[in-house]
Amino acid sequence: MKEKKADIIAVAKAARVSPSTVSRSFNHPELVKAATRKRIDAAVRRLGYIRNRAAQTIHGIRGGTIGLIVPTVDHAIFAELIQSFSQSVEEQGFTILLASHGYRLEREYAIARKMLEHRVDGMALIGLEHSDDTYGLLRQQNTPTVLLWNHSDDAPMPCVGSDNYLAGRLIGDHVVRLGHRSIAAVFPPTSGNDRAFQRLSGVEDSLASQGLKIAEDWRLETPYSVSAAKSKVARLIRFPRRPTAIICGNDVLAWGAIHALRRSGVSVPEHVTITGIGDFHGSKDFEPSLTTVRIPAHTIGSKAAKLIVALIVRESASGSGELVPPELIVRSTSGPVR
Amino acid sequence: MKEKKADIIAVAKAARVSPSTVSRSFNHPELVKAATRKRIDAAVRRLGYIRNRAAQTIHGIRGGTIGLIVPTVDHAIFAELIQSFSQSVEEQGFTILLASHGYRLEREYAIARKMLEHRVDGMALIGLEHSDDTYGLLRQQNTPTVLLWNHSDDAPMPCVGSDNYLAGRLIGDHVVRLGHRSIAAVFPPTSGNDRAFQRLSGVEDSLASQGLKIAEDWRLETPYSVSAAKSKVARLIRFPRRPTAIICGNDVLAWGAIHALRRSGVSVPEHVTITGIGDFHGSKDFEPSLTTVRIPAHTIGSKAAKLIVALIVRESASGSGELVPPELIVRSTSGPVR
DNA sequence: ACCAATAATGAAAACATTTGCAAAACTATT
DNA sequence: AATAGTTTTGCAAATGTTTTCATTATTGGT
Repeated sequence: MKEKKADIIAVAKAARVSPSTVSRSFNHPELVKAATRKRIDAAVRRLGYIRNRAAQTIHGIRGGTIGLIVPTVDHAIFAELIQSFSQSVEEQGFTILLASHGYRLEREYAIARKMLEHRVDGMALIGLEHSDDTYGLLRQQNTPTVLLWNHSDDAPMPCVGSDNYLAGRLIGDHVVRLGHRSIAAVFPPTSGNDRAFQRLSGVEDSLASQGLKIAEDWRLETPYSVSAAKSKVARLIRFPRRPTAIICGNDVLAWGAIHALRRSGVSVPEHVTITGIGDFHGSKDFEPSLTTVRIPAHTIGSKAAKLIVALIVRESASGSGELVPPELIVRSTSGPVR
Repeated sequence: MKEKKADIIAVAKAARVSPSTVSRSFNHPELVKAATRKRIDAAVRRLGYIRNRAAQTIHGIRGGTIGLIVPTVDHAIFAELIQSFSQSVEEQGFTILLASHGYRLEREYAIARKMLEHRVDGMALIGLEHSDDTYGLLRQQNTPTVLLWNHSDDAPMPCVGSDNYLAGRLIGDHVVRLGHRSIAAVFPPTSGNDRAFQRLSGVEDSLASQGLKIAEDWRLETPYSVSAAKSKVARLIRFPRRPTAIICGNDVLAWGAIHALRRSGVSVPEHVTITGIGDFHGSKDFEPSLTTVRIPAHTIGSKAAKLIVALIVRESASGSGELVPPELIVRSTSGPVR
C-alpha cells in the first residue's frame, strides 16, 4: 500500500530510457521507435502507471474537461440535455465537470470560479440569465463559453437553444385559436429562470394580442413537480368558475394538471384543454397524448457540445450560436372550446 | 487578449511580496499578517488571478473532484440519484466529474482510466457489476471507491444502495398475495445491468415459491422508455388470453403499461394489476397512483456521498457501505384478481 | 534601549510532466 | 569505409504551485 504510485521516471527506469522518451511515446508516438515504444508500454502495464493530467495541464496543455453548471439535474428537461451534451462531448474526447446551483445565481458564480481553478477548457451554462460577476469572470479569463437552452440574437455570449418566448407564443396562439377565452396558467417561479419567464411572456403577449389576459387568481406558480402542479390545479378547479384551458409552463406541470383533472372526473380535452412546453420523453405516449411545444433538448445538447469544442480547439471562435426553433406539437389534450 | 493569465508570481510582484507569501495567504491565512493579506487580495482582484489547481494537485494535494460514472443520465432514476449525490458532494467541497457509458462496461473502464488520469480523489460507480479490469484498476490504484444503487454484503467494494433482489421479491409476493396467477413481466435487458437482473430474479423466485412461472411470451423485454413499454404492452393485451397482472421492472415501464391499458380501455386495477419498482417522482400522483417498491434514490445518493468523502479524507476507510432497504408501497394500481 | 521570544517573510527545492535543442545512433550512398 | 542525411534519444530548462528551513522583523519585558 505505502509504495507511492508509479511516475514517469519509474517507467523510464523500468524501460531503460529517459523520461523524455516516455513522455514522447505518449504524446508523439510517431517520434519513437516501435521497439522502444513496446518496451515502454510493457513497463507502463507492469507498473500500472497512469499519466498525470494535472502535470500536463501545467504546461498549458488542454486538460480535456468542460464545466457544465445546471440549476438541477433532477428535471426531465435537464437530464435529457445533460445526457446529450455529455455524450456528445465525450465522443470528442472531453469529460464533463458537473455541478448544480439550485437556481441560486451566486452559487453559480462560486462554482464557475472553482471550475476555472480546475482549468476547464470551456464552460457551459444554462440560460441567458447570469450574474454580472459570472459574465465578467468568464469574459475576463476569456474562457470559451456557451449558453445552453435559450437562444437570443443579442445574447452576450454564444448560445445554442430555442426561443422560449416564441414557444410561449406558439402555445398561446394555439389555445386562442381554439376559441378559448378563460385561460389559466401554471408556471414555475420566474426569478432566476429566464426560460420560464420568457415562456410566460410569450403566452401573455399572445393572449394580449387578442385582448385577453390571465386572471390574477388563475395564474398559478408551482415548483417543478407533478405533485405540486396536481395539487394546485386540483384546488383551482374546485371553484365553480373554471378556465376552459390551462397552459402549463412545461410538460411535467401539464402531467400534474392532467392527473388532477382525471381525479376530479373532468375530462381532457372535452372539458378542459391542457398544454405543456418541452415535449419530454413520455408526453407523446401519455393518455391522452399531450399537446405541447417541442424544445429539442437532444439537438440542443449535441449542437452545443460541438460548438463549445469548436470554440476550444480552434480558438478562432467561429459561431455565435444557433437557434433551434421550437415547434408546436398538437396532440390530444387540446381541443376547441365547447 | 494575448497577455497570459496572471500567475502567482505576477500577484507576488504586484503585492510586493514573495510568491511563498501569496501561497500562504491562500492556504494558511493565519500565518500572514492581515495588512499583507489585504495587499495580496487587492492584487489578486486587480489581476483577476485564479489559482491553478493543477499545479497544486501535483504536490499530492487533493484536487477536490470525485468521478461519477453512470450508465446514462437520462433516466428518472439516475437523474434523481445524480442530483442528490452531486449536491451532497458539493456541500462537502467536492466537484463531480461525470460521464456515462451507455451500458457498455468497456466504456466504463476507459472512462475510469481517464478519470484516474485527472487524479480524481475518489470514484463512484453504479451497480455491482463491473469488468474485472475496472475493479482491478481501481484496486491497484487504491482509489477510494463506492458502488451506488445496489447493496450486497459480499460486494467487492463498499456499496450503498438497496437490495434489488428483495425489491423483486417484495413486489412478487404482493402480486401473488392478491391472488394473481397469470402474471406477465416487462423488464429492461438484463445484460450489463445487475439491478434489472436481480429484480427479475427476485420476482421469479417469489413466484416460483408458489409454483408459479412467467410464461415465455409474457416476458417482455423493452428498453427504458414509456413509449417502448407502452407498445409492447399494447401488443400483449391484444391476445385473448391476458395476464391479470403485469409486473414492471421500474416505474417508467409501468407508466407505459398503464397508458397502453388505458388506450385499450382496459381498466387498472379492475382488469389488470400493474406494478412498478422505484417509486419515482410522479408515481404517487399518477392516476391511478402506482403500486411500487420504493428505492430511495435521494437517501442513497446522499449517504453514498458522505461515505465516499469519509473514505477520501480519513483514509482509514470506516464503512463497508450501507443497505437502504426497499419498501413496498401499495397504492391504487394493484388489486385482488377478480 | 536591549534581549529573548515570537511572528512574518523569503529562498530554494520539490512535484510530474513537456519540449527545444543537441548528441548519438542508424541508413543509404558513394 | 567514409560521408551525409535521417531517425532516435537524452539533457536541461520550464511550467505554477507548495513547503521546509532559514532569515528578518516585531513585540514584550526588563
